[in-house]
Amino acid sequence: MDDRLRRSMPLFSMGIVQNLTGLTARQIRYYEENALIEPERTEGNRRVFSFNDVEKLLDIKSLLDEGVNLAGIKHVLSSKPVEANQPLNVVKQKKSDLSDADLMKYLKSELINAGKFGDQAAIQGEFSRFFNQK
DNA sequence: CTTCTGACA
DNA sequence: TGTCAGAA
Repeated sequence: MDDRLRRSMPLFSMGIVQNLTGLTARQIRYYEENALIEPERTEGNRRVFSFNDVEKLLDIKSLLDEGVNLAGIKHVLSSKPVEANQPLNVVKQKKSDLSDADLMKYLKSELINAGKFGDQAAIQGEFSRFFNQK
C-alpha cells in the first residue's frame, strides 16, 4: 500500500534529475509548466522530484525521441491509467510502469553513462534514501 | 555553489 | 531550447 507513497516520495533535486533523465533544467521546468509533472517544493522553492516524476520524465524523453510533440505527450500521459486508443498520428503507448528494481537499474546506468564518477557517493545516497527511509 | 523566474540577441 | 541576469 505504501508503494505508491514511496514512488511519490520527494527526494531528487533538479541536478540529480538532470543526470538521471538527460534532460536540461529548462526542459524539465517547461514540462512542469505544461502540467506533465508535478514536483514538490522545498521551503526555498526548490523543486523536489519523486520516483514517479523521474519515470514520467523518462517517458517524456522517449516520446520526444519518437518525434511526439508536447500536446501528444500530454495526451499519452493523461491516458495513462486507461488503456485508451490512439488516433492516427498519435503514438502507441506500450512500455513504462517498470518495477522499482528495473527502474533503479536503468537510473544507475544513466548516471554512470552521464560520466559523473565524482558524485557516485552522492547518487548512492539518493537511492539509499528511497530504500532505508521506509 | 545550485536552483528559481522571467525574458529574448 | 539555450542562455543570461538577478535573487534566494
